[in-house]
Amino acid sequence: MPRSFLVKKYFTSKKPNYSELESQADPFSAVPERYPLAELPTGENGSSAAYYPTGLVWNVGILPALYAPVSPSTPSPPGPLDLSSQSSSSSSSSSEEDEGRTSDPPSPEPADCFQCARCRKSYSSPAALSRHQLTCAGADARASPAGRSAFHCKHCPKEYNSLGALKMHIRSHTLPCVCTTCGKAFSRPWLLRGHIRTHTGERPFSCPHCNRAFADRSNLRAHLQTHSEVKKYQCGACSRTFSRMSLLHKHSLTGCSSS
DNA sequence: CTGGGGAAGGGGCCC
DNA sequence: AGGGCCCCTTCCCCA
Repeated sequence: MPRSFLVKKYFTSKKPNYSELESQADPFSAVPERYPLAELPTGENGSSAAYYPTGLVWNVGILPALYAPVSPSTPSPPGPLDLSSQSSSSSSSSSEEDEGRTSDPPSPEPADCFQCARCRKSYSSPAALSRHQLTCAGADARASPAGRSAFHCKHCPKEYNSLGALKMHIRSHTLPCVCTTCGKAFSRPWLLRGHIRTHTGERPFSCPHCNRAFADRSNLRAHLQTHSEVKKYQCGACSRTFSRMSLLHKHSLTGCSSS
């Protein structure tokens, strides 16, 4: 029986187990297996109106077939899709709940004509393309003359193609943003701000359907799926749909008798 | 056991 | 270059 989402304890007694978090702070110890992203179809459907289409679900079972030919450099079909292309093209997520503040491209028509030679992503301006190319490893990894990333993290084995990307990553080691209330440290200021909401109880993101409020936009987005009759993530084996990919994942591992 | 919420991590893009 | 924000994803916990 689904838990009612109408009842909410806004100031629950539940406390974050930070000691536990600290214990799993090693960013390299747990690299969970990635699952096929329930991603929007690329291309024509960039409209934000398609965010919660009642008839549209993400049948991850067909994703390998859909995406496999795209990149010859991605041999394992169910492997992680290119998150960069995902983010740049995922205007899907722009939505009824985000108050128009998303970074959706203004037009569903792909007017971008500046294409990255490495990964084939398109951009609307040369500047945008240049910025992308700073970090793009692309299919052939031409970022450095040796064909490898040029900037290595001294704290871990990760490599980056730009100093900026490396600096960004290093913040995850140095954790310069510290909560003055509890002392927990974060890599980004906005992560800290989100954390501070756990202290203040601020919930700026409200569900238009049930008035439930969330401190995190992504959590609201996940919540909105619960209002949808047809969930976003579909099991390729039994066609059952789920509101979260993690639930689909769980279902695939344990619950689906068809797989 | 399952669905859902809370919290957090991290890469990418825009300004 | 750096900050801010976006999005996706994951893990944990609870009902």
